[in-house]
Amino acid sequence: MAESMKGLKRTHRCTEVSNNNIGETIVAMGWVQKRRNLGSLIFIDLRDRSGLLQIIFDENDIGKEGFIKAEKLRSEFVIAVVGKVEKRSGAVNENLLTGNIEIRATELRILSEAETPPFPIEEDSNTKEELRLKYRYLDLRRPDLQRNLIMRSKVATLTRSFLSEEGFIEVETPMLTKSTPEGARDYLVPSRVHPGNFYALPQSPQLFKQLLMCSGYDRYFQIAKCFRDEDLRADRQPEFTQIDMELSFIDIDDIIEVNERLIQKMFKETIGIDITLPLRRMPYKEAMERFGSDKPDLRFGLELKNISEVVKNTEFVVFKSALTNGGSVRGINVNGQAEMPRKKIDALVDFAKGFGAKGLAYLSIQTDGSYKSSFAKFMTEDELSAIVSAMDGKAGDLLLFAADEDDVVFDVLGNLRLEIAKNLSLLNKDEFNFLWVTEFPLLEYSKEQDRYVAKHHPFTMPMDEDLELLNTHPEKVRAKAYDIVLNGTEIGGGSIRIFQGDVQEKMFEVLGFTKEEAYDRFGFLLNAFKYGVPPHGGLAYGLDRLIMLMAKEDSIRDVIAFPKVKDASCLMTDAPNVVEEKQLVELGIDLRELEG
RNA sequence: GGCCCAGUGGCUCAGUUGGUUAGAGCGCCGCCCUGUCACGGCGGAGGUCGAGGGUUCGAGUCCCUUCUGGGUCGCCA
Repeated sequence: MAESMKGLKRTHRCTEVSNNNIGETIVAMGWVQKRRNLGSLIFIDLRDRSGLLQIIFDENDIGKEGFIKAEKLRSEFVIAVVGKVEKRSGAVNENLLTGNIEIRATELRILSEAETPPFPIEEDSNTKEELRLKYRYLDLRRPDLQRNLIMRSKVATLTRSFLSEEGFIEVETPMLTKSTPEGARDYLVPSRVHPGNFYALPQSPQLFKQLLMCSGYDRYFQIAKCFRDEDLRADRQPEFTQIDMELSFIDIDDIIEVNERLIQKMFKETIGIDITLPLRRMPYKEAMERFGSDKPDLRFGLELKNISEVVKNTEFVVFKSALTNGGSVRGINVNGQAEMPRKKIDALVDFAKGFGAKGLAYLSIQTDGSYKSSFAKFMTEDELSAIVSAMDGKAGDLLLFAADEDDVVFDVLGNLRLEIAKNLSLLNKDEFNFLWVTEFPLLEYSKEQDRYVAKHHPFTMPMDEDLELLNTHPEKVRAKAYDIVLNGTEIGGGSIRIFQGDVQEKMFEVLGFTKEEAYDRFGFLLNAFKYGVPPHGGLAYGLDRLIMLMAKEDSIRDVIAFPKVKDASCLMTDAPNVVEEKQLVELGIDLRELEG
């Protein structure tokens, strides 16, 4: 039978009690983590979000009735304890913040009993995630998840205080808005008042924040929920949170400058990491050439090298055909891995094939200087040694090569580089390596749609020196767009926006939008731009990913209170679910097509 | 939509080439225990192996289908 807490007021959280309180009578409340019953002495570890505190029950202090009650305590019971803080007379527990003190209970109330939980409530759980997510409210009791959510709260609070000190204004933008089908799939919400019409949940506050610039708010930010109806990944949820900002009368350097200080403050004040400013910058092209990725992980080397020139006259058909088709041959030198067993190399070849490679050529340089290679027999000694020297190969190295179109070569080697780093344990989670990737291409060609699509979004400003190319070589135009990359994960991105009508029109033209189509989708923004628009630009962070890296977790699910699983459903609430016929009728929705 | 991995008591796992009554640790329940903190001791309950079908004298183990969860490719302006 649950008891009332009437007349009692919690005086401390568990780890707020310390040596300084010895001799005081305190009131603690929390969950029973652990009971150790020694017969006529019972120890309880009491848990709350702050940590653990040992309570000792002795019949001499609490009386017979109280002691009988203490014998009934089980895991996860919620209790209130009145008692005196004492220095432990037994051994000190070094693992506990409160390890040198304990509470000698004089009163116990069982506020709530509990069934035995379906999995242990403990740090470093290895319970399968399916079960944890079904009972997320229990999972969230675990100290590591509590730490993650508390860290998340701290980052959000720091962000708010920092940005408001910098003159940013927090504005909420609508959750029910207009579908603009360019990019990810929208989540749609049917309108009752307008049968057959739909709102979309925002993929980002992009257009609204630009409108706020038009309205003169100057510097805006929001910690904004965003929604994308695409398949999930370890670092992708259908609803996620951005730290979103937009600034007026600025250029790239201004945005980078204020954000670097924000990042520095976040890392210093939440996890005590010093970030040296300015952060490194690298143009997109260099990132691709050297690392095969637009979000390179710079914690390790394994850089790509282009050996197309070196092998341009080879008769080796794999290299030759890649080159005649306008592609390239590039390689990675895996230092000291010449002894990698054939099985592991084959696994890397399969891995590469998963990214579209037809194969992977390898050459290992034995300690005696001889070569073991998948392609040596197709080449002369001179060709081989030219390749080895181009790759800075020395005895003991393993050289891996991909030959194909540039896109494929970069994708294959970029991912291979990461895979090798993973296998060789080169990825240190205690290291935080930031990089701004700049000068992204403005457009990319979509074979599927047979047209150019915006790489970032259609309002991204071309680089001044490339403006002319928009007419002649749109694919060569670089954008005033930038990503902030941390340890190979894109944690944020943004751009300077187009604010001139003629440039915007040109952009729509290149994208293949007619003026009517452009106005149909983005008319409110284009109209707003007619009435005086400041130069502006912004940035948005993926808060979940950022916290994931700060917390050294492998999945954003571990930094989101109530995440969804792979098929975008929620194991705890069972959302999404079937709704009543009446609700559908009101919305004018007919599901008969789906049945049968 | 494709590919890969996993599913065995409440939890985490083991289970040999298919072979008798499916094991362990933790947890849980009961009894004992005054300084434990991975408390200890004794005793006990609890699973038919995700589901369905098939092969076989015999299936946790092999085959097919399916469900659930994870990873990934596509997708994610």
